[in-house]
Amino acid sequence: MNILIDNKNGEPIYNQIYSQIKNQIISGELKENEMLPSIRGLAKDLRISFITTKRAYEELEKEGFIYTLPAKGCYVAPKNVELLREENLKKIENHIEEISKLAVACNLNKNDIIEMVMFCMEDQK
Amino acid sequence: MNILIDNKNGEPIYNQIYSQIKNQIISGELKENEMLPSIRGLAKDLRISFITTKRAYEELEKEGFIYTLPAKGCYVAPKNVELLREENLKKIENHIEEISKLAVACNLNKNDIIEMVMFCMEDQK
DNA sequence: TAACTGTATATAATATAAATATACAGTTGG
DNA sequence: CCAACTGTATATTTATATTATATACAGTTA
Repeated sequence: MNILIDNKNGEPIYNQIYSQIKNQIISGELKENEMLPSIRGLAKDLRISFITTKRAYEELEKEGFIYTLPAKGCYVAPKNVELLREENLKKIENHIEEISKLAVACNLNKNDIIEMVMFCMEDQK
Repeated sequence: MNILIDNKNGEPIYNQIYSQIKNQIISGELKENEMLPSIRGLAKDLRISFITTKRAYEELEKEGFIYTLPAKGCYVAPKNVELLREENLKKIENHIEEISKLAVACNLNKNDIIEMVMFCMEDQK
């Protein structure tokens, strides 16, 4: 497990831990059901309070990336692709909702928006 | 000029003032180049510090809704439609950018997104 | 039972946001 | 000119939210 903390960049420590672990899970570097370092062990390594590592793990659990067995440890959750997908779809819909409002405000119609999407997403197939 | 402050709803006072004036400008209730109440006069009416009204006016000026002549007063800005439009376009592009990232994450392609846009904006022409 | 897991609650330190007072400087009309 | 009005700039207070922490607790395991 490879976590680097940068105290200077202003990003909260718990968040640095959260996103680095998250990325390792998404990239597959951490496998499903693999045990994560204990919150205390990791905290000791990083020389921070274990409350901070706990907070990072809490976020990860809330987002569904890990699961916890009290008194045993924390593990990488099996990828719930469908869940992740639905969350993303919801986010996308919210963005479209916002775009919709903005479009009305500056008199753009559906086609204008679609053209913008085509243009902005040019690099994607 | 009609401004109502609700101390209970948690929204900052300066923001309540900001959005009420903004709405009156957008709706046309306040005409171009019309003089706004002085920050001190309004503050007195509302029984708050004029620093708070000043802050609201500052926001309005930053957004381009009003302009200020120091020692004279604050006035409703001529509607810069083009400016507003460009700001909105930028916001829309940012949303599309976000959508683009999400789309990659859940394996949606450009066409999927366009279909979603079509669907979500159904009610607009 | 010692040494490890995670949990829960309370607390301290810091940063940010919100509202303010006070002193300042330009404009205007009598 | 000057009194009474405009907006400006700086420093300060207050409240709230965020970040990080210590300490005491409870379950698991070899």
